[in-house]
Order: sequence, then structure tokens, then C-alpha cells
Amino acid sequence: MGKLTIKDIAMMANVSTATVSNYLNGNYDHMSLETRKNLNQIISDTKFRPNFTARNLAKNDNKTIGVSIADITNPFTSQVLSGIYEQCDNYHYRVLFTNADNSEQKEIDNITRLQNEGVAGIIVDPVNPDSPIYQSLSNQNTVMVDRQATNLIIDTVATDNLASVEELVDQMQKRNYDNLYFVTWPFQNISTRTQRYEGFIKATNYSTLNHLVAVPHHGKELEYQQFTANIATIMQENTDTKVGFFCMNARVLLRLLQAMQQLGYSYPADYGVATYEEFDWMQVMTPPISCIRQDSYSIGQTAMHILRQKLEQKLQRQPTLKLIPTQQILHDSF
Amino acid sequence: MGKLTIKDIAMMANVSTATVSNYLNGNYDHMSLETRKNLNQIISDTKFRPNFTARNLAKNDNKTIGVSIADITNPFTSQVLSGIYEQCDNYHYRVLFTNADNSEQKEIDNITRLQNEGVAGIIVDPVNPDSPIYQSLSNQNTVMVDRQATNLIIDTVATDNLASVEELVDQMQKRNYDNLYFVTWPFQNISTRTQRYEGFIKATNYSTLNHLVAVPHHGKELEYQQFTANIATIMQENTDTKVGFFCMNARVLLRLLQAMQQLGYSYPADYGVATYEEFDWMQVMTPPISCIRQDSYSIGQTAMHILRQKLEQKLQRQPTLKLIPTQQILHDSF
DNA sequence: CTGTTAGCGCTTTCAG
DNA sequence: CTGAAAGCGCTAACAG
Repeated sequence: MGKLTIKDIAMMANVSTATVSNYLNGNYDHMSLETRKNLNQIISDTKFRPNFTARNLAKNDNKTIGVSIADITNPFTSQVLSGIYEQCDNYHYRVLFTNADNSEQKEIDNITRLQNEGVAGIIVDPVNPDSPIYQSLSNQNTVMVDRQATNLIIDTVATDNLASVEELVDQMQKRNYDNLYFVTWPFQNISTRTQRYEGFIKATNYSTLNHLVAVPHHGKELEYQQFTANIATIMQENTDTKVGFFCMNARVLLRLLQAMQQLGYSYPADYGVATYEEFDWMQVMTPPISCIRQDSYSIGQTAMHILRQKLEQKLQRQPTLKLIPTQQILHDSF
Repeated sequence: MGKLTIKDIAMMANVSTATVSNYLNGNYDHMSLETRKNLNQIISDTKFRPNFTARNLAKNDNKTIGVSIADITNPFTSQVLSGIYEQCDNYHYRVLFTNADNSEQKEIDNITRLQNEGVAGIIVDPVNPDSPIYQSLSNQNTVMVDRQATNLIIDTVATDNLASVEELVDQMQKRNYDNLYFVTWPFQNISTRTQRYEGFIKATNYSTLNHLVAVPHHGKELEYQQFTANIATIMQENTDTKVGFFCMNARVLLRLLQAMQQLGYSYPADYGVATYEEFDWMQVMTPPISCIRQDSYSIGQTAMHILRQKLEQKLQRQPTLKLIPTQQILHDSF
């Protein structure tokens, strides 16, 4: 890799570095057609590539945004990233990627690093949106995605969890269920979870916690057995009543289906079921499962769209929550 | 954003920029404890952050690697990215992310841009590993992942497609199937697909194409109906023989299951089935589906590991294909 | 222990 | 139309 510089090119072409620089930047007005052709020739012959860092330094141009992802392995998240990238591409920003692998500490490290590397802006899909680290970020150049802080200090764009669950559970209600249950991982104060539950409550008006069923998240075998036992109890209590379950997400749904299968119950005969999130496999179940389709891609896009506005228009604004609507996919699972 | 520079800090502390620079780089040997404390104070008071670009330029230190992803939305791929990132983090490289969204042209643009931005190395998960763009890449500082070119010119790390399919199909053979079929998207000369088929052939020794069933990829409704018709024919031809299907990936499996369901057949009674790829939902099918688990994470890790070796040891090497083993997950689906 | 100064590679006035 | 030269913000000899 012969470290060619603009100087070398200038010598070869018998012009000054300024001319080469102009050529590189498409300012052809300032040179004869001849030197232009000559330069073109030399540069493509030598495969010269101007040093990107030097260039950035000289024009103090920083079009890079940092992305901090809680867990890139989550299919929802990779859709979001896809949306972010697509917009970055449009707006000619490059994206510096980091992944926290669900660790709060890594998240902090990543954000700190991004700050040190002087990115123009940051989009963060937080492990913990209430982490103190976010107080070191300015709303001027960052936006959050998916999970929202209890006190909004950063613009965030998220799915409309509450409304969409409320609507789907309303649909279930119309089918005259005697008892509806909300199946979820432990809340742990995570906004996506609690909001979905709120939607459930808003639709059902239940006033006790009796209709809440917890599934272990990364539990031991024993805990799953306990969960199955809980389901068994519920089913026994509802032998002559119509019972339905709303699952907080697909993984929870899988656990429920597993338990039901093990207990010998099947939907929609023995129970009704619907879920947050949509995956391919729900379509090939018999019958397909009613669900809520999130527009994760659009969340990513919107986030970058907002960030860009803030970056380029420099206007101050109150931290705002932008909710992205979902879509109901109805089948005969309840 | 008070554009503070090292110079400002130097003035405030009544020292030279050199001292500040030394402080910033942890060279405390060259200064009194007093000025060190003083500097520490001033820098944290002013929240001064040295300009990253200038720093890189000055030390000509380029620890960034570019990643070109064919489709980040693919769950397999996001595992790979996760592995790449984890290693980058270890080795203190930052990662510049790009996504081609399955477009060959975008892939070319992305790689070109990464090159122009002067990344130290590139890891690419190609849309088309035979694209001419890869001839402009040096094996010295790039590695490919997942799909492999027909003529290897770049180190690549991929799943051991052939061997793993052969082994799983061998398992099927042991169950005395009369006829086995390979269900796949059109090959289109894509290495992952053809290699899996080769594994199938190696295990079965079939010499005709009669055992190959194509599923449309992004087809119209009519094409899927045609596919279902094909399956119907196969099932009719095998009413008194034991028939099994191996699916090239999960999406293909879903199509097969859909067709079978529509036709009123169920496994393992009417047919046997196994597939490449593993997803959560395969566990809750009745019975769970036997499959091949790829270690995508490890592919990403390995890719970055190799890249780093090349980058830091500068040794020339022949382009090499590194195959990552898989794991058989056996259930009673065949 | 601390300061001077010449770069790093490119951009950009401002003269010619 | 072209070139000289002064930066961009930081680093790293080299002096003192």
C-alpha cells in the first residue's frame, strides 16, 4: 500500500496540492480541462484514495452517528437497525455500531465510547432506559428507541404498546370470554411490559392481579414446571367457563403453547389465545394465531429522521414521545 | 458545545499543549503530580473531550473495521454481527456498519464507501459472493462470511453445510425411508443452497433430479399453489411407501408444513421431516422438529479473529475456507 | 519535569 | 486558471 498523498499526486501532475484537492472535491471550474483529464488519469492509475481522517479534520465535517443496541440478536431490534441504517444512508451519515448484549455495564461503556469518539449524534435502544448514563446525553443529539424512560429526558420513539393491546383484547372481549389472562415475563419495571399490561387492564377493567400469569424468563426447569402447574390450575378452575390468554410476546406465547400441549389442551377449543409480536411460524399453526404486528422498521426510520432534524436545524425542543402504530392480524385462535 | 481545544486547556493550566497531550495519553511520568491534578480538575470541570479525528490523524491510528451485511433482518445474520462485534470490542476496533438489504448494487456501493472511508479491514456477508467488486478487495484486509465465492479469493468462514446435511440425512436413512426429498428455494448458484443439496446427494446417492422439490422464494400466490400441487403428487405417489423431506431452511420448512396441513397430511405419521436451521418455534411443534443448529455467533467471532491476525501480523496467506461445525438436534419428526 | 515545534493529509482563502 | 500558505486539533521528537 504505497502511502500516496495528495502531494505525490500533485507532483506527478505538475500542479499544486490545491488543484488536486479541488479536483477531488469536484470543483472543476478552477482548472483547465486538460489538467482535469490528466488528474483523472493519474488518480485512477495510482488508485489513489484521499485520507478520510485528514479530510474530516480539515473540513470539520462529522457525519457519523453512533448506535447503541441492547441486543442485536433480537429480531425486533435488527428491524429497527435496518430502518436506522436506511435513513442514515439517505442522509449520508455513516453508522458506528455497538451492541450491549443486554448488559447494563456494556451499554454504559458503549455510550461513553461513542461520546469520546465524537459522533454527531446517538441513537440508543437501551437495556435500561433509566440508567444514569442518559443524563450525560443531551436531547439535542440523541434519540431513544423502543423502551422509554420513566421520566422522559430524551426524545424517544416506540411502539404504541398500550393502545394496540387494548384494541386486540377488546376483540377478545367481543367473543364473550368469562376470564382473560395476561401472560408475561416478570415486569421488572420495563416499560414495554407494563404498558402492554395497562392496555390489557384498560380493556378488561380487572381490578386485581388475579389475571396476571408470570412466565420465568431465564429460568430453571423447575420454574417452568411451576408455570405449567399454574396453567393447569387455571384451566381446572375454568372447566365450564370460556377462558382466553393474551401473551406479552412471542417467547411467552411459545411457553404457554408448550405448557398447554403438555397438559393436553388445544386452542381454540379449550382456550383462546392471542399475542403481541408476529413471526412467520404463527401462520402455520392450526389455526394461525392472532397477533399484533409492530412496525419496527418504521421505528428505526423515524428515530433517525428526528435525530437528523435536531442535528441540522439545531432547534431546542422538549423531549417528546413518538408512538408508532401497530397492525392487528386476526385469525381464529380465539 | 464550547469548542474547546487542547490549547485552551493548556492556557488554563499554564502549561504547554504537549503536557496536556501527555496527560490525555496517560504519560504521567513527564509531569509533576501537581500539574497532573490540576489538569485533571480542569478537564473534568470543562468536560473537555479531545477531538477524535485530529487524534487519529496525528497518530495515523486506524482501528476501525467496516462491516457489509447482506440483510441484517435475517436472524442468522444478526447473530453473526453479534459475534463480530464482540471480538471487535475485545480487540479495540470500532465497527462501521452497512446493510445491503439484499441488493447487489447497494452492496457494491457500501463496500466502495467503506474503502473510501479508509477502514483498516472489511468483513462482508455478501449478497453475491461472486460480484466483481470483491476483486477490488485485498485478501490482506478482508474476510467473507456465510456465502462463499465459487473461486475463493478471500478468506471466508462459513457453516459446514455439506457435512451437516449429510449427517442428518444419514440419520433419516437409518429409519428406512423409501423416498427422501430435498425441498429448497431455487439454487441460483448460491453456495449455501447447492452445498446443502450436495450433502443430501452424498447421503442418499440419488442420481437424478427427481428428488428435488423447488419452493418459490418471493413468488405469487399461484406459484405456491403449484408447489402445493407438487407435494400432493408426491404424497399420492408414495401412499404405500415411507416418505421423508429435508428442508433447506426454516422458511422452506414453513411452506412445506403449510402445504401439508392444507392437504391434510401430518408428520410423523404421513411423512418424515427435518430441516436446516433452528428456531424457537420448532420446539413447540408436535412433535418438535429435528434440525441442524448453526453456530452463527462463532462464525462472526472467527471472522474477526482471522481479520485481526491478518491486520496485525501482516503475513500473506492463501485464501482459506474455514468451516464451522454444526450441531444435530434430534426429535421425533422423522 | 516542561515547552517548542514540526508534522499527520487535506481544505481553503487569497494572491498572482 | 493555478499556487502558496495558513490552518484543522493533536502527537511526538527534541531541547532545555
